[in-house]
Amino acid sequence: MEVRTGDQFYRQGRPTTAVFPLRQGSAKSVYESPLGWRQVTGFSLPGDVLGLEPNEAPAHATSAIALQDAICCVVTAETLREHMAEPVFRDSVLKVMRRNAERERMLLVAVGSMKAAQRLAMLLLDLTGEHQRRGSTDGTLTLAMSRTDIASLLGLTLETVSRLLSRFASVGLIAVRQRRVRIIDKDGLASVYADLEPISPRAAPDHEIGTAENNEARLI
Amino acid sequence: MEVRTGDQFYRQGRPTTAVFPLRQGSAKSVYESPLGWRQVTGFSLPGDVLGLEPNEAPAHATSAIALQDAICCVVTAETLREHMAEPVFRDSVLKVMRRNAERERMLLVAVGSMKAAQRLAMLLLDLTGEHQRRGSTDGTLTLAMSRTDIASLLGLTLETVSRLLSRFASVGLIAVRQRRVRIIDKDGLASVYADLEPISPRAAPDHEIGTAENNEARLI
DNA sequence: CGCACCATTGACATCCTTCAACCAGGGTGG
DNA sequence: CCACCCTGGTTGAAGGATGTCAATGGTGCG
Repeated sequence: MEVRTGDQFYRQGRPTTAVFPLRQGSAKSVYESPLGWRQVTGFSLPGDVLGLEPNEAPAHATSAIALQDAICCVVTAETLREHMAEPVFRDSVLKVMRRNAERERMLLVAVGSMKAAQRLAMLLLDLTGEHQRRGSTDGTLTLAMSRTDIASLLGLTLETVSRLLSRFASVGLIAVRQRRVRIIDKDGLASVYADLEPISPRAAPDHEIGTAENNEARLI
Repeated sequence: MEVRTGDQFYRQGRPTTAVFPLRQGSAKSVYESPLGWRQVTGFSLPGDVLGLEPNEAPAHATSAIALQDAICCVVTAETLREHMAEPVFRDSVLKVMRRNAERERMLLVAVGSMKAAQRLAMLLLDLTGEHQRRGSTDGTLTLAMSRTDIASLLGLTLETVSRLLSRFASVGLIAVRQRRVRIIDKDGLASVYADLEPISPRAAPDHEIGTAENNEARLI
């Protein structure tokens, strides 16, 4: 099945008639609370399975929206149920679900008790991890999602995300240009994530900033 | 099975050998992230089932700790699995799991995009709801958890929680004394939750504060 | 009684949001 | 082809909400 940028794979609250293994493109999951608050709860890449609800939920807990033109399979609930009889298939499906649950739990902790820089570093590390797992070797990745989406996921504002990316860049951790990000210092990011070194704007002397600018011009 | 205050029903990461329907007392679920960040992810009351993991997880995703001396049943994974064959039982178990999942999702949105006052109002409303569901008619409830636990759940500090409770009290929404809370204006709390009326410290004239103090002395 | 522990309150620091202006790229129509 | 615009992104200044540090107070328990 083909889905255009911005279109929905499924809607929150609608009955789960099928799940959608993602082949190409990417998607975000959005949860809308009863009061109308909306929040991005995750991003999905090829290989993920959209709409896989735990607990055999009869309805989708979130909406899934394509961030790019995407291609996915469609596995009806019925055939899914049939295949769940096969142990191998069953195990891999459960594994995906658990992974998602784990991710959401980490997100909760991140949003609940980490600072903005840590959260963003975490996201970048997670994304590069997924990227590498999909076979890419270089440290360059293209964010499919907007700053607004990132901000929503992390419980921040888009301005904060933007500023933080700039700051990471100015300190030489990454290079940013639009939605292209190159990871320069993964360990550095990791220590920001672990809050080992607070990233202060004035941490980098002027000449350092110059270096970072060179990086940016050169690398992206 | 009896569990003393502070003792654990089960530990995060340990294999799920059983689930624990809670009969008496209360408990908190605590998640510890790989980096050592710890966060309360929920409170449980009699009637809840502790340790019920979705996705047939082989290990507990959180630790459960008794907030008071508690009594619970012990249902081994095996007997649970057997009973899951019965449709009625099965449905009610799945319902509990979905309810938990829904709660956690609302928490994520709350922590990610609502202000402190809203989050706390939400918690209070949730707790009174659960309280009433268990048959109590009056608006008085006793919090089994410390301010620190509440703060952790809501992604705040204990000081903020304390201040906010005082503020709610000074505005006449509730009466607080230690861990006893009396809900005075449920609708008011609801509108705080919905962010309809920002609770400013100076919103209440002096005589109002006097009234609130009377309430406190009288009601708790 | 005195010791922990939890809770409250104040003063201050800081992080983040808010408001606002500006900028860049990508598409569209003239 | 270029001017235009429109969305998304960046950046600055200011203020507010929350965190932090610290002192005080209350409660229950040994």
